[in-house]
Amino acid sequence: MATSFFKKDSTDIITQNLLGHELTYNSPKGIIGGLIVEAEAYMGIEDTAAHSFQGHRSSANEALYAQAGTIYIYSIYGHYMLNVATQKVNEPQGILIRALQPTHRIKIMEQNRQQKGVNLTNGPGKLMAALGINSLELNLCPLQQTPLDISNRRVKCPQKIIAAPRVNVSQGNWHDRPLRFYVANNPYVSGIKKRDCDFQTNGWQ
DNA sequence: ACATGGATTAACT
DNA sequence: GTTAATCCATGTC
Repeated sequence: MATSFFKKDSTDIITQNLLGHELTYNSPKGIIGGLIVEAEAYMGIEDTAAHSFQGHRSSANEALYAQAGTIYIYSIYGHYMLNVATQKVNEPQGILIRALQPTHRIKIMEQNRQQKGVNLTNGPGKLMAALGINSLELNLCPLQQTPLDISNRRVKCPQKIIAAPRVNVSQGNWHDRPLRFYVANNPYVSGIKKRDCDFQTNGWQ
């Protein structure tokens, strides 16, 4: 993806615009990936939920301070989380990619994760496991220099985008800001109820 | 964050 | 009444 996709807009707008783009990973087993159906914006030093809150900076979150399009991966409880920096150098904002609707070589992802159906990629740790990424190797790398890529344009357009508070952000002034965005009625959105899913359209136009 | 198992509630024939 | 969906508590790096 071209870095021009980022920077021109605020990170929350970029996050909404990212829904429907296709994330691909040129893995040793083949090209795998899917449509981005859920993501969260982290708005930088003002954002009480951001790793860069109040300018916090360490070797672990250095990627947030890098150029737009830089990959930021961190691990928690043995799971890996995929983020992308969205602004200019020293403007530490980013997007957490939370869920994919698989489109490429689904069987490979099923093997990587030992799961099937919506469970394959309906969470930030699950999608990384499905892709077979289980290290920090790509942290700090610009997207375009890695086997990971995001399509320049939307492959599909959401019928409707829902904005909601971020997952597991319960404290701080920003705890209830609507910075989690997802494709309404898409079955691969984390925590979505079956009764709210549209299995005909998956929420796309 | 995720997987699992058990309890509770909803849906269906 | 049976089956499915949802909710809740626990253990895990």
